[in-house]
Amino acid sequence: MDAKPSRREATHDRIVETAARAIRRAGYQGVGVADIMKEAGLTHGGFYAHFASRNALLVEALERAGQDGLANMTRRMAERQAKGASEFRALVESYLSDAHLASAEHGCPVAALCSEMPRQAPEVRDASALRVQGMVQLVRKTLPASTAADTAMVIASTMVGALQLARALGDNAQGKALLKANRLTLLSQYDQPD
Amino acid sequence: MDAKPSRREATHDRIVETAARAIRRAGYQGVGVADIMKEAGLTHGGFYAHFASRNALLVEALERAGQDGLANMTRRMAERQAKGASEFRALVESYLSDAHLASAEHGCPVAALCSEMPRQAPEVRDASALRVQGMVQLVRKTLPASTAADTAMVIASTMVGALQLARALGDNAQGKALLKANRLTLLSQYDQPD
DNA sequence: TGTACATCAGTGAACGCGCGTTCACTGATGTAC
DNA sequence: TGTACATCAGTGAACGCGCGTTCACTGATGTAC
Repeated sequence: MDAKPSRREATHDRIVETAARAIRRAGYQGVGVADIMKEAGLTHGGFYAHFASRNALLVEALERAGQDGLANMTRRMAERQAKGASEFRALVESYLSDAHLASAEHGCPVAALCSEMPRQAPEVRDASALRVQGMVQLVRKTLPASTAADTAMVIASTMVGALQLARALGDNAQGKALLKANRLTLLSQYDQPD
Repeated sequence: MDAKPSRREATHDRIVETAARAIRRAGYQGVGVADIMKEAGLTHGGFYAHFASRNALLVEALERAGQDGLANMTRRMAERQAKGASEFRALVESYLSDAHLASAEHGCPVAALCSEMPRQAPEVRDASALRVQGMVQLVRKTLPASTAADTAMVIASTMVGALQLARALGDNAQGKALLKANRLTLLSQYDQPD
């Protein structure tokens, strides 16, 4: 978009990108201003020249995490669609993949942060609710236009729940088995072979 | 069980009960030693006469939260079964109820804590994984014995995901609509009218 | 039943530490002439 | 093209505060005689 980002804009961008990874790795509450600034190669004193508050950063970081997670998901889906998978199959296999289980830091922020969302300050809550809606819409886009609106909500719930439960069980045989069960069941229920 | 709990045992129990509510309300990370002790009517200095560490309390609190959540769920299910609902229908309608949406503090600890679980110390992670398994088994018990093992995992994923997404959307029309969509879909797919 | 004493649950001050936030300052960038 | 100066991004010390944990002490409980 913007041709030449100023030094200030480039720094701001780097902080947000760092925070977008950090919140998915450590949670909203696991991330501090000083941590983020240090990881971005800066001292913490300069933070408030870029953001009004820690919560303002969380809002920007969540939006960025949503963009990043969606971009990674789209890329993995494209690989599967190139091999002949339907868009829906590509989504389910990508979202419920062992790779996504292992790499929360680059994955879906809803799965990484869901149970913390209701406890945030209003501005962060609102941004979080938008991410949830985005997730439902992402699912909806992969379903036939005739599908009931409820179906996308149920599939989104299942995918987010499955990824979280699998991560809680661990990146091991148990977690992978739960993931696989969800993958196979969703595909057998909703993927029309055409 | 125990006829006469000592004063010490009664206090220990009160702290654990307080913490079991607090972790579901505020999350693992939203709860401090001093908070809990104060809420239990004590000063924080006495904490380490009861627990080796904050994490040791979290482990006990999670187990207690599991017992409490299950007891509340069982009570609500019994009311519905008394009106003729199947055990599975009673579970789905109770777990995905507007009441459960609004009262995380007395509800399922898995839904309240799921995305924080992978980030805890090993002892807390292990206790958390046990709660997830308990959730799957709770679902499994309500299904016909012939049902595939995978099915309980998928239904558990859907229920936990749905409750969390609904809470992230808010205790409002949006959250309730998502909850209802999941309730109706799960019942139409898995509740055999017998 | 009543006193003397040991036990022990709970108190409250203190520890080192890291948090979010503020601010006077530095030193590099970029414009004016 | 070269110097003088204004702008401004980033530094680092400091603020008040709350965290998890420790510990010397208090005062109530309960046992011994």
